[in-house]
Amino acid sequence: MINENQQLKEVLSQVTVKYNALQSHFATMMQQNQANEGGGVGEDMVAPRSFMDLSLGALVEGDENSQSSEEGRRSDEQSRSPEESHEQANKVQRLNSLKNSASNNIDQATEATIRKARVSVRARSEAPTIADGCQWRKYGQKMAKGNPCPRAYYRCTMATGCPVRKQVQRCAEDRTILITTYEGNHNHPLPPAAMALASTTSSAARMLLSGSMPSADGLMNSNFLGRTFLSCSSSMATISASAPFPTVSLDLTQTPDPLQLQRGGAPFQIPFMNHQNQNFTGQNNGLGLYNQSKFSGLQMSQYLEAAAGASSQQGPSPSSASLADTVTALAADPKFSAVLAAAISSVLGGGNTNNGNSNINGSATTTSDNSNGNN
DNA sequence: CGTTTTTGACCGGCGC
DNA sequence: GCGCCGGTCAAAAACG
Repeated sequence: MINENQQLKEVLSQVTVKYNALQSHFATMMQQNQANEGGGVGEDMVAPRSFMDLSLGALVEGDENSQSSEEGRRSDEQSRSPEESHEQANKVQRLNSLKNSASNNIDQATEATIRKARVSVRARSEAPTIADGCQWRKYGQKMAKGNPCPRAYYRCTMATGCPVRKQVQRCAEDRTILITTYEGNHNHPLPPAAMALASTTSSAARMLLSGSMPSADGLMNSNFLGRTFLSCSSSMATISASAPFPTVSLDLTQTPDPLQLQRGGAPFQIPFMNHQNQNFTGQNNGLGLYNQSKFSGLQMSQYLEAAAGASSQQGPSPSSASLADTVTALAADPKFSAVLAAAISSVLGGGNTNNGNSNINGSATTTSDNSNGNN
């Protein structure tokens, strides 16, 4: 696990470094293009599927450069076998070529959206909050309308001026479920335990927000990435794109269906109704939303299955074919699944040691169940 | 004694 | 303008 984790980190740092280099290079080229021609930006360089961003841990906004350069300084090649590193280098290259086709302003718009986006995590926990690896200071508590349980407001205190906040509230229907909503990006490095959840939620936000774009490309991105993520995390994800902030909801309380996981058809749900803007309040996140979500999710999965088949046989563009290959390879890699699953479950299940007794409900959402569901 | 939590006050947005 | 509501502030209390 440690080795795999280390390798993933190294791949990530490579991707980040190359991505930054390519982005600056791309920006320079765009400027030159505009200077030369005045208008007429080459359409071939603008690919809608560039909404996707695979950079994990993007919640660490300000430290991306320093961290990656620091990691990049270590020569990681000797720690891997040649084939392995070659294979990973290929993946990285694919990701980079994919990323390189990005339109800068679209990417920035997505970034801005994601920066404002909220990520809501539903998890069963007896503890007052889930242990996510960060230090939080409570600064308020209010009774939310329609929910007998109070909502608590926390601020990240790992660094002065860190803008990240979270709201914690128990679900009105099932008080063993803790709904934690994160908002903002950390301005400091995160400890590994926090990175696991932060990168997971960040990636989920990116994937789902990408998928929320009203284009077939966006939906297909959600398909590939959603499969990877969801089948690994044993979770269900919903997105609320309504104003003012889109909210991504990760449900870590459900038992995954092994058949669904094998088929790659993890439930991917996009509720299209508009009443979920405050879905972290709990009362809106109840059964009504779920029934609705499952209905749309059913339709969604059918469409996505068709889209997956179409792209693997006759991909509309080379980049989408390589994306499919890359993500399929990642999803099929049990090591990747295990690492991601363990990261999530260790955070949510293993972090309750501070109050002595961890989860006592023994329901299907604890660490072991999540891990088993993915192996 | 420094840090964190509690809790009522305050503020801004929104609908009427 | 008024009331409601979600979110934040800050003084007091609690904690270690």
